[in-house]
Amino acid sequence: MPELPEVETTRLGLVPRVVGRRIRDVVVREPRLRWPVPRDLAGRLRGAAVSAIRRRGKYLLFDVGAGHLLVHLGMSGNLTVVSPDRPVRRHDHVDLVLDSGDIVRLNDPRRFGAVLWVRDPERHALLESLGVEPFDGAFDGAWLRRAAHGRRVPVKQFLMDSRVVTGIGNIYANEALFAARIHPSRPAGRISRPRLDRLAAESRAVLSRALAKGGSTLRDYVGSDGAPGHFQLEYAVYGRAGEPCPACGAPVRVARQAGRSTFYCPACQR
DNA sequence: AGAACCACCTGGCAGC
DNA sequence: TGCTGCCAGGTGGTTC
Repeated sequence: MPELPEVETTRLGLVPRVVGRRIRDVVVREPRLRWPVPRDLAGRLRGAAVSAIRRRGKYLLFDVGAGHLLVHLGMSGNLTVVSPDRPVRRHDHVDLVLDSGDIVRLNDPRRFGAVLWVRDPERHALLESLGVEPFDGAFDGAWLRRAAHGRRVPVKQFLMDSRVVTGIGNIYANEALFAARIHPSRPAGRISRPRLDRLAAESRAVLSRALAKGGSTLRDYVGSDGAPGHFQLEYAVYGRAGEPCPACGAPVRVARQAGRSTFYCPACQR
């Protein structure tokens, strides 16, 4: 589930119940995530207050005392606030027990997620090379033009490159390229400036719509039953191979790029 | 330097 | 029903 809108929805759901609280304890049931959960994590966090929860790309940063707790949800992770009587389920790997009694619980079947301690986010390897945020004003056609200059990589892979712009995953890359009418395998450096302007705008628009949907299910998303209960955006092309293009009716095509499925309309996207 | 692959892991589903 | 193979929302690391 977690693309940028889901991560931001998670953040918004956590803030009111977590910011300002102290961490009473940390329970690590399974430390083998993408990287091992630091052994001294509980020692660092116990007793500390969470002063803010921020997001950079798809990384969540809990500001706590002398450093930050970094959480990434990988492909299958979710972070919910649950009450202490909630039974532990399969893949409930990490709990933050708050002084309110609430528990912030990470469930992640595939274990591609991460829970790390970060002293200085500005100089952390996972964060320092990240590109612009899609909702930042700096993300526009000029930014894409600079980053794409001379590059022959297919624009879809370019758009998913977190060093260029953070948080655009496979679904939204497909949707943004469709909305901008750009063929996913076109070399990034060979797209005109006006089309890059449109690509930036459409990328932002697609993410905004998804975020608006996520926001409307916020209560469910971090609710007491923990059911993610999303309510998905209608995708124009993603997952719709063979179905008619919503713009022209031609069958949506699926191809493989860098090991990922790419959905596009061969008639509309050039 | 840039691009193409691989790796990590579990669960769900189609097909037999 | 149960098995096998394939696919899945991410991204760092290795190889060419």
